[in-house]
Amino acid sequence: MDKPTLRTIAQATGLAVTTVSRALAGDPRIAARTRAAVAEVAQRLGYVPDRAAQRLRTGRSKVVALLLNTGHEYLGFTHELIAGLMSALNGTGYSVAMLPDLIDEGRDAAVREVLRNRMADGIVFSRTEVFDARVRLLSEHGFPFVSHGRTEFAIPHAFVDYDNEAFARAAARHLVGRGRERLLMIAPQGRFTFGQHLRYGLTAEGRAAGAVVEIPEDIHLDRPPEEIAAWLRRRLMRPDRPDAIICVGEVPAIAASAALGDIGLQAGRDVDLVAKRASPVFEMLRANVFTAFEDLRETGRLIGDTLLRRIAGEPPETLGILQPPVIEFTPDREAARRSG
Amino acid sequence: MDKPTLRTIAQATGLAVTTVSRALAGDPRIAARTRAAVAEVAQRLGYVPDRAAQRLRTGRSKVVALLLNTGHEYLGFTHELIAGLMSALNGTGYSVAMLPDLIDEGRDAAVREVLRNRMADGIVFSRTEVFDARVRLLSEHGFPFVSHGRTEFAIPHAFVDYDNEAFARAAARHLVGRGRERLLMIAPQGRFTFGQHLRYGLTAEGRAAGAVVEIPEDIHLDRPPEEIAAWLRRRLMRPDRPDAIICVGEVPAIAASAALGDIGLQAGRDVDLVAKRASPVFEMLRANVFTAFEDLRETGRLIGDTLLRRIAGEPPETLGILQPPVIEFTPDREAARRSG
DNA sequence: ATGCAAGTTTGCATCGTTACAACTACTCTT
DNA sequence: AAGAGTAGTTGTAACGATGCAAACTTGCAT
Repeated sequence: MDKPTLRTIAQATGLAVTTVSRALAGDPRIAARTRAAVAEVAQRLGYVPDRAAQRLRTGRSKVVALLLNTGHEYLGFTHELIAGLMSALNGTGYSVAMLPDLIDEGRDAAVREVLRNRMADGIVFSRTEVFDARVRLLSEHGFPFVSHGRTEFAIPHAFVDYDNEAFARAAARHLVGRGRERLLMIAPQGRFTFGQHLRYGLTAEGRAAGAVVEIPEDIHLDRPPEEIAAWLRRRLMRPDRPDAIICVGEVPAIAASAALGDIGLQAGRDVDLVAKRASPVFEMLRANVFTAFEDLRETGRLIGDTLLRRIAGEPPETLGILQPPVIEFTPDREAARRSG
Repeated sequence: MDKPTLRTIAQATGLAVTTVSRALAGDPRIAARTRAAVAEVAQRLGYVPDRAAQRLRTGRSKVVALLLNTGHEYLGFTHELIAGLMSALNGTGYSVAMLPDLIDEGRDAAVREVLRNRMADGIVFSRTEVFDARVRLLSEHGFPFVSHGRTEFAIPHAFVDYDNEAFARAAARHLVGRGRERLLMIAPQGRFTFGQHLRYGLTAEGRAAGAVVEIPEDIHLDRPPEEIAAWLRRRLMRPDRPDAIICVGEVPAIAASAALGDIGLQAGRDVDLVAKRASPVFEMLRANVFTAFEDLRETGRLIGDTLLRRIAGEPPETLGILQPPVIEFTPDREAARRSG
């Protein structure tokens, strides 16, 4: 009733351990008849190769490491990404291990650990920075990884990214088209590349259309929603108040919506709200927000596929995916009711 | 520039590999001076033990498997639980690996896989069922695990659970105390133990206080929020409509709030809303909902601690934790404003 | 028969670690 | 002074898989 090993099968079939190993690997040097016989016995005994032994011998762990933000995260961003990643890895024998991404201190610690003890064959991480230390380190070592988000390094590397610049441009066009002139964005921190893309896109497109664009440095997506709401209340009471708010994230959008209500302004009338959404929560809210959907499960899948190809040896030059944004801003229930 | 191994250190110190191994493990049979010397050299060379080799030799993987629901999940439930789990494991050398929890087909598949190839030393899972196949299987094998949620098996096993019955009772008392008489709960599916506890708690306490309690079987937390809202709209238009809705989850609470608004009813006046909350999102909503906070990060931490003790050999009998609920129902911003 | 290649199969070493039994050097006992 | 005891260290053999070189088969031409 012990776990069967190659030796068990070797004894059962009268073959050598090496032969069994090769047979199971489908090595063409082993006669087809032998391979079939071995496969049959292995199947019957319920043989499963020992991962630890394979890993020790080959140096490959069949594990993919995912760096996980340890801070608070309010809507189901992570879950969707992980689910997508797992579905891409499903059936490949790879599993996902999680390591903490200590975002505010030595962000490359987890990466260094993986490089040191080879606990994974590849790495995935989000919230990529413009000159991300992890990207630099991993690229230098030629270690397979996929960043969720681009960098501005000259060296190409594998990435999967949502076209945030296009999203921001579309939002600007949408709002200016509705007659808005003072655009405010609650954006990611500027250290993150996608924060830069969003800033650039909104600023360029907005100004070209003659609008004023405002993007606070200090009030960003990682601030607690209460603080965002409080800041917005103050900001909206000044005479030069924005007439449109773009929120890159669902919770800040809810905060913005609350702030508007608090000071007696109406979304859709006094101020337009635009948000990126990853869950169907907005469909339940009567917040009068225009949203564009970002499919993070699909992103996770693409990341998984890309990483597998990178691990298989494809060069990083050819492994960059820029997901086009859905440029249609769907009004939520309230907006739909109001305008139709 | 090769990775240092025990052999490297042995050569550097002139000791035998075995001695070095023992020294690093802090074995008292090795002289304190030798231990210090070895530690110093290991440190200097940047030695890190090879996990695969340790695992092959000892049979322990230093990995904890987490079964992750692959379905949709709308608010940050998973992220908080994982973050808590990781913080408990932090510094112990254990890492977390994720396996898919295929909730609607062969739920024990992932467990069987772990039992077969010993890819983890312990398992964690949520959404525990009354007679959970995974609990049965793992208990039979004496394999360390912690279930998030209890079962009704006679065999004791390690678990961490939130006292949902107490939550439901408190909610019933709170609502009846406010004069409500017809309580409706949007609950988890009855197959899950916590669904049973919630049903029982609300029914017992509500009926004892003379209220009518209604808990639909078919409209539960895993239904898409739109469907919950649609069902509630229909239900609320019937003459025997509930005057209080208890939502065990944030998204259903938002759906309920939307449904009320759709048909012109006001939360807090016509119908009271109560919800369990795990994120601060409600503080931003003007939904007039009374909430009780469930700290899932803490739950994750407790699960991690418990699992480590179970792996260390503590018997399951002594490893059950029932988290007391926060029985204070905080009104959200709107409710607070309204009531003074 | 002999040689030789192609087609199969085998033994050995190895990955890095730890368990086990054995060995050395030294002190203590009687 | 011989034997027992102890503290400290060592060598060898695993764990289960795989890479490599060598060794068997065959068949077939010489």
